[in-house]
Formats: sequence, structure tokens, C-alpha cells
Amino acid sequence: MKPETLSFYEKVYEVARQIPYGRVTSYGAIANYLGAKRSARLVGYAMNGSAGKDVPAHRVVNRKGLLIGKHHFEGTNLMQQLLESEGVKVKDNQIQNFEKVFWDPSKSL
DNA sequence: TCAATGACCTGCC
DNA sequence: GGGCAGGCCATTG
Repeated sequence: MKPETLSFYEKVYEVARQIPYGRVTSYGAIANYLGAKRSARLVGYAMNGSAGKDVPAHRVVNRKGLLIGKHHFEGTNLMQQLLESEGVKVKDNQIQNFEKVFWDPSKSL
């Protein structure tokens, strides 16, 4: 725990923090940017450690744009509330206009 | 050191 | 076209 070294987790946190306001991205996109699209699970796993940090995990969703990680959040619709508060339309844990709000780190960074 | 886990993704039936 | 199952890779115990 607390890998202050340049570990995969730290990279995921960094990228997650770079997510613009009102934008979302997928685990695969981050993993791909890190050069390990096969390790999409690691990104989600890293998000586990993001709890309590400045990492907007609510902006990170799966490839389908579904708020799969909401179960890990405090409440049930807290993740949805946060996204809607940022201008992202969310319907029943499903992001609307996912293609529009989708943010690709590989293209932005 | 070995083994098990996990907020996913891709491919195949 | 839709649904099911397996695999990958890094971290933690």
C-alpha cells in the first residue's frame, strides 16, 4: 500500500486527475494510454486505492459508459449525482451522449 | 515467494 | 445481433 513510487496506481491517479470538467473516460482508455490496454482491470483496481484521494473516480466508467463503480461509492446514486452536477447526462447509471462526454487521454495528452 | 483478487475488455458461440 | 465465458496484469496478504 501507499506506493509512493512511480507505480501503475500513481499513473492511473495522475491520468484520472487530468480528466477535464464535464468529461468522462473509460478504464480501457486509461490503460491504453498507460500502454497496457490488457490491464484495464488494473485501472479499476487502482481506483480502489483512489478512495480518499483527489481522484475523480466518478468520471471513470466502463467501456459501455455504465457507472459500474457506483457500487463502490458511498451511496448508490452519488456517482450519478456528481456526473449530472458536472453537466453529464446520466440515466439509470447509464451515461447519455457518452461519445460526446468521452475524453480520450491518448488524444488530449 | 506463491497464490488470490479485481470499479474490465475482447473474442467466440 | 446478443449473450456468455475466459484472460490479462499489477497489487496485496
